[in-house]
Amino acid sequence: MTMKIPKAAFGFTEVHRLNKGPDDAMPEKEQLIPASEFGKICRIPVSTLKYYDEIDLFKPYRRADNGYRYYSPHQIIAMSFIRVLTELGVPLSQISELESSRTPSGMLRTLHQQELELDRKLEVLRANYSVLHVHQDLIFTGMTADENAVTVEELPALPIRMGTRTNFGPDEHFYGEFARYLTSTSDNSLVYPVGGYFDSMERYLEVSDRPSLFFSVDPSGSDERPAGRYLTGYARGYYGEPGDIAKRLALYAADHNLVCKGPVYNIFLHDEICEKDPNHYLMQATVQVKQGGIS
Amino acid sequence: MTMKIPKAAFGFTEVHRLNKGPDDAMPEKEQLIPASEFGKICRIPVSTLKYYDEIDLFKPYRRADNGYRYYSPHQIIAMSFIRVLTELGVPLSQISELESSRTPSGMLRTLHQQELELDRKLEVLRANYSVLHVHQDLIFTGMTADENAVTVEELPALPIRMGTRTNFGPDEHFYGEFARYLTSTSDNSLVYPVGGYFDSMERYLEVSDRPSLFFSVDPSGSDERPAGRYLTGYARGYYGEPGDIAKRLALYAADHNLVCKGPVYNIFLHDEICEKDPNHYLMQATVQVKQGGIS
DNA sequence: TTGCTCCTCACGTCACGTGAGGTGGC
DNA sequence: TTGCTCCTCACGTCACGTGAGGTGGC
Repeated sequence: MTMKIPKAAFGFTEVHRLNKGPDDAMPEKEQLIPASEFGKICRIPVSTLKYYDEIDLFKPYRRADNGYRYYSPHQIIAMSFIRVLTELGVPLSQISELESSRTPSGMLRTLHQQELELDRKLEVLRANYSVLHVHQDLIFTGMTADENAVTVEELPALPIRMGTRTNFGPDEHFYGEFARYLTSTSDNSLVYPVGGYFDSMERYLEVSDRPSLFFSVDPSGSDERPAGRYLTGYARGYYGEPGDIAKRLALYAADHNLVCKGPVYNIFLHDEICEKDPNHYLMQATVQVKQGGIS
Repeated sequence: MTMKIPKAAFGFTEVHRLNKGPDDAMPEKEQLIPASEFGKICRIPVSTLKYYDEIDLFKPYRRADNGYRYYSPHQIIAMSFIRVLTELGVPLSQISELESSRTPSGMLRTLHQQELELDRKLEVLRANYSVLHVHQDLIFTGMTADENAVTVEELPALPIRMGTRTNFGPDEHFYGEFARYLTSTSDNSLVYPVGGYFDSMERYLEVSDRPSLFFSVDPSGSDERPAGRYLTGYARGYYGEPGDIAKRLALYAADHNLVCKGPVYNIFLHDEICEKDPNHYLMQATVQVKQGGIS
């Protein structure tokens, strides 16, 4: 019974005390771990061990007569380490390269690099997670709203990120500037739900399908819809089709002796993500109000 | 110029206002976004769009004469949403199933499920990250240690997780119990660096290759190597081969009128992860000491 | 002899990426 | 006519998983 000496790969395969005795003696029995047992110890399926063997990442000893795979105890920690790296998303090709940095200082450098890499990945995950959260919030707001009523409510500040001002051509449709906004936002930022910003209630009444600018409902945004008393209304329709909501808001304001001040914020609470019919998206328009003089 | 109406898939493909006018009129031109432009807006490679089309996950309109792909503005947010989900690791097959929960309340439930799922994933990442960190700490400790000297140092508490007591057979080798320890630790916990615990200095002197129990250097562990004054020594060798370190520690204690109290902790600072030669692993032995009576 | 374990191909899968070779629009 | 864009196969890749069919050890 002899062992084929595997090619060095990740280095974790040195021949350790295999040829201690004379005559290429068999290694001590306790030191041989069959693949299946090794897999149990390291919690790795045997198919994975075979694959790592095949691509020369992590090689076992092979018995010459039947090709059985055996691992050494000093491969247990190494295998567990590889598993940690793969679960962290490090590609196997990079793990192979660790071989060359297999000294204390080299490994310390490599681990530090990986930490930085992981910090970036975690940041991306957190950002994506945040997008889901914003969607949840908007959907929930839409579900609990009384969409037929125009109301006056105290709203908390809503962080947003504002885009540059739009520049609609004479015949241009809503979505042209919308697409421009989406492409212009900083390179690898995620797409939060987008809303329309109108300079004033007057402007909203006039061109309610052409916002002065677009904004994202981005919780890390540096702008905000400030806290305050807001006139709030809802409408159902497709993007850029707010229907008569502007008029309804204006009517309500007039009836209740309210003066609209500042911009109108237009947010789609239910869009294609949770609504099958594009003509039935739920929009929320908000504009800050104060009590008017006695008329 | 007519459009083939795509099969419903994720629902984001309803025919919206395509057949508004008489005679199957062409949709308004501004509403058609060629695949390449759509890809830029959503930051998705065209190859991915084609793939999603192929597997019926997200289908564009197709021009009947040349098969060109066109997307509608109301697919932008949906595509971005899909991208968020895929980046969070949700398989495309699950994303397809979202179709059925495409109502406000259904989507709210689904998003909540995904959040829980993500919390689990982030927890796994954090745990793996933590393993890397422990390795870094140990490697660094080994690099900055004066490995030839025996010293007395004030050490902070080190959190660990202790295993059950070992039960070595008469002729049993170190690694048998070591493997048993690794397989017995709770099912899906990760493998932190493992150390050996000896009940007392006397026992360590006697059987320094057979710890009373094994422990992991697990920062979330509920046990600890308590803070205190420790006699500390180092040795190079393979697992279960601490060499003469026990004697050197005992000698130093006798020379300096120190009394060892409590257990000996044996930790491998440099193992197969950062050291190519298995006979050269760096081990650290620590045992708490107090000043002896005047002899 | 009977299970049980191990082996080697070979092929499948998941989510795309990458040409090769050909057509269409200004 | 000349680029440029779009198309459709077909095949590659990454990290394995899954049998099919055969051998080996107690």
